[in-house]
Amino acid sequence: MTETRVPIPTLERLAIYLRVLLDAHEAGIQTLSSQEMEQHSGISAAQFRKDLSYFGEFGKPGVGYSVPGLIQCIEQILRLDEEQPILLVGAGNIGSALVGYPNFRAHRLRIAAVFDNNFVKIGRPFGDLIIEDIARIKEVNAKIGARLGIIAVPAHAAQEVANLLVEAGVTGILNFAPTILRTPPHVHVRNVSIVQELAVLSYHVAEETVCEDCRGRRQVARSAK
Amino acid sequence: MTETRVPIPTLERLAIYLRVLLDAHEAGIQTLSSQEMEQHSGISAAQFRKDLSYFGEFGKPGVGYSVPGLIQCIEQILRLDEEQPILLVGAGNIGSALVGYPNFRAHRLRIAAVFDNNFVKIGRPFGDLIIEDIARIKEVNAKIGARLGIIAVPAHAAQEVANLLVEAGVTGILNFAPTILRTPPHVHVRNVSIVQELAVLSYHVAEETVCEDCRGRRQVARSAK
DNA sequence: TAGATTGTTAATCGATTAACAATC
DNA sequence: TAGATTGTTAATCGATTAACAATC
Repeated sequence: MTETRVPIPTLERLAIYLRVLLDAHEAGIQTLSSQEMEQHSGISAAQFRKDLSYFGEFGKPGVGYSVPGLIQCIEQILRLDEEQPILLVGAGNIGSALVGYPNFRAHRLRIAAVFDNNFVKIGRPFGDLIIEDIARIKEVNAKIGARLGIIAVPAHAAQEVANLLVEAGVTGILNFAPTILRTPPHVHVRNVSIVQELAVLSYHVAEETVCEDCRGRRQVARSAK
Repeated sequence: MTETRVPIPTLERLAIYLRVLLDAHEAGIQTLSSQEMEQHSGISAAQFRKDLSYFGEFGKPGVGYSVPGLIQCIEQILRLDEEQPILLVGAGNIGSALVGYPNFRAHRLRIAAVFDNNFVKIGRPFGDLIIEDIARIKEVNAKIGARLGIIAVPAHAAQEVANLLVEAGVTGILNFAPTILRTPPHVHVRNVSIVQELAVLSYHVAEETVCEDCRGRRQVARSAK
């Protein structure tokens, strides 16, 4: 147990750094300082260096970081250096958006199979996949070996789907259903809740309307258009 | 400035509490203790009480919280007590999933207009709306008066869309595009990044594979299926 | 009244920020 | 060498947890 636990916020930022680096790489930039990363990512230079320090030393004092070098390192850390197959459960609206999502490829994320329980949908094409019977998920994943799963089904079905995913060998679940999932301790769950996000914004937007000392700033912003 | 700033995590949890309360209400439950909230939400009883304490006193010692009463209070806090119109920009896959999203109604969130810049799409139906020209966004929102906007366009167009939303009077933006948006200080932005979520899971899933002291737990979990 | 549960205060924990010696 | 920028340590900040007096 010599390893210090890496904070979750650090991992989240790692994905942001990677995006900035990929953009920089595309633009032909060879080297980036933590200062420049701050400008492009909005995350402080100190935070950036601190985050990287959990994993090793990647920069040269006086110079900065090699863009291609750091890309490779972060990809390795996040295991995005080789293709990650993903099981998608739910061939509805959200599932549809996900199979068509163009940003996956650049990160070697690939939806390798889609499942649903609706016999009308099973067998139909979905993106470049065929919708499979959720009952066959364990069998199918025996071949694929995916560790990641996405739940894009209605809330009332989400827990059962989670159980099936875990049984099929998945240990990381991205959950779009508005429910708290109960999973064994070795399974990691992350929830995406659009309503929650909008609720937080809704609070702030209302605050803004009321809050006295914001008025000055709002004026500035209005005239700044 | 007598108000203590409410932590963002508290606001995020408020939306979770609300969901649990709505479920409880549906089940005909009249009263809930912080203990019971812990069981249903996975958030500690102490955290729940602390979170509420930022906004006032809502419970009865020895009894707990009135379910309908607390629903109303949290809805008021998050401004979900009256309909919140939302502008959606981007009539692609993600936009399509959003206009069809069934969970909005229960929280009085309503997508009031959809915009795109693709002249092939403009004028076509989209859910029960008609896709409008992004160039007309300010004009359209003069009638609607939405403060919330959703960006569901490719990364390269996101910043321009953000500018237009702000110009149209939006002060809260939910951004699905993988870019950091630059906005005036009175505008609140929240980012939804599927790739980021999957990257964090990918890291943990790989950890699990390597990590020595996890083995015991994995065995347990395997046999627990 | 006795038992239960709240709201709040103080203690703990963890993450962010700032500063600086080491180094290219 | 001098200037720039790293990696890391210590200080600060903020959020979570635990405990308990107040109260139904």
